[in-house]
Amino acid sequence: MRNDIHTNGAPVLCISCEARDRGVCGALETSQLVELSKSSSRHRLAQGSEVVGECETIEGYSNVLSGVVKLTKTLPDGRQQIVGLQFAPDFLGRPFGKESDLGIEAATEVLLCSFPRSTMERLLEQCPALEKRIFLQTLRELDEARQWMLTLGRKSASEKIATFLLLIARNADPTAAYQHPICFDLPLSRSDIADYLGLTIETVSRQLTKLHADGVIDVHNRRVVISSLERLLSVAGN
Amino acid sequence: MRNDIHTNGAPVLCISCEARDRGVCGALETSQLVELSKSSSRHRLAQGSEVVGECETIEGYSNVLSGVVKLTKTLPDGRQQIVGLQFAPDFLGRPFGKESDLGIEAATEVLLCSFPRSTMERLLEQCPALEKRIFLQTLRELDEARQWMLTLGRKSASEKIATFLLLIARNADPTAAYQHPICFDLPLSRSDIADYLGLTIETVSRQLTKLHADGVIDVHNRRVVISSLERLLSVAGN
DNA sequence: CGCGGCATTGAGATGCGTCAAATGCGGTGG
DNA sequence: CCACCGCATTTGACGCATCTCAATGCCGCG
Repeated sequence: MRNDIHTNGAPVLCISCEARDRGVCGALETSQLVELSKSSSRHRLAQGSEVVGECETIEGYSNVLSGVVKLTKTLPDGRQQIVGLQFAPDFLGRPFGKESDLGIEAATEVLLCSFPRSTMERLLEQCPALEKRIFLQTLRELDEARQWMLTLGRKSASEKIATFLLLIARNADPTAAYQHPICFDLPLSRSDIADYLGLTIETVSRQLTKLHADGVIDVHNRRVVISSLERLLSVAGN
Repeated sequence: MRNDIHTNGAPVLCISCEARDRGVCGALETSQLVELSKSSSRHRLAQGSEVVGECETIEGYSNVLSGVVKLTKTLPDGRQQIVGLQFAPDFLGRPFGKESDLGIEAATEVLLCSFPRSTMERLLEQCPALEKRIFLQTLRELDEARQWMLTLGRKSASEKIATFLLLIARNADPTAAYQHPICFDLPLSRSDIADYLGLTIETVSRQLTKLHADGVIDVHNRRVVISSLERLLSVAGN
């Protein structure tokens, strides 16, 4: 492992890694980072591939380096709901064992940095700051889940779509947030969007064309251009 | 503060407190429990009273000793969604500052055991086991939120009602779970139930009478008797 | 060129919301 | 004790948003 004076000896792969400052790895000392990186490995997942099946024990922990991961719940008859989206540099994997009944799947092509369970757990014991980082992410996920419950339970289809577009716009490229008009690619298929919003694909499609007809957005396949952010905000209803 | 040899010197008020073994106080040493109890105070809240307004900084932390607390989200136009229910001995209050945009309200009469923010934060630093307890509760709340997202997004009105009744039945009196027929009082008004399920009060009422007509439950005001647990489970759809 | 997957569009059905009225129940005061 | 009131709940009639089912369009790939 190369030790570069300018990066305080951080592993090369970690030097430019987003997870190192904004993600959980930011909580680690350089020496701990070196240790973790020794047993970490990068994986590229194809769109649609399953990270871990429902109810299975997760084989390890990961950072999302790029792409979007969806967390799903499914009823016995097949109806599905996406209960969370993870973007880079989110942390994936549940501490203290006992994975909940979740499907974890790549919504786009995804790049992961994974660690074995044992290494992570050893570090967790050594390093309270790491546990706190993960705790903070969990609190954020709880906030997001509850915010989405409001959307699922109380918003109309058009409000849901607008809310979703704004969510993606914010995550797609925060630096581009002040470009006008804002444009980005949807990381989800119509079917995934429907599963996220508790709608059908037909309703999703119709609402998108309606927003287009009203001059609020442009849509072509997955490409979205927000023509009027102001009006999109007002449709979203908050 | 009385020190009783049979309880290892735990404060009298804590001796029979549910939060001491099942709640977060279970993580504390006796000496810490004594310290915490010195600055703790019990409050009785009337039904409908607000614990802390949306966006306000919570003035402290609490354990729910009895009753049900609802966590709510509200849209600018007044539409409301209940995003969580807290039963005894759940912990109330968000560590690490920055309360999320939540309304916290007593759904029934509620008994709280509250601590000032400063005491709690000092203990949190001293006692990693306490932080871990709260972390574990947060993980549980996240699971519950996501489970409820599936209910909100993908279940029909009758499935929602059945799911809700089973949820309350499990929380009302776990020891009574094997009595047949199971009976309990709903801790929520029709309006609260509607806000929890993302429905209107009329739909809630109609679905309850339909379940009654189908011989699955008996309802009179808030009293519920589950005549056929098996059928209720099958209506809930999971 | 033709096939398969994804998305759009249309027509019809329906579950749930809306609005309005009736019912029941507890509390208060005469 | 009873009459009255206010509030929560139930019930009914109707409309509409969304779902369902089906057809069509679009595009990449063999």
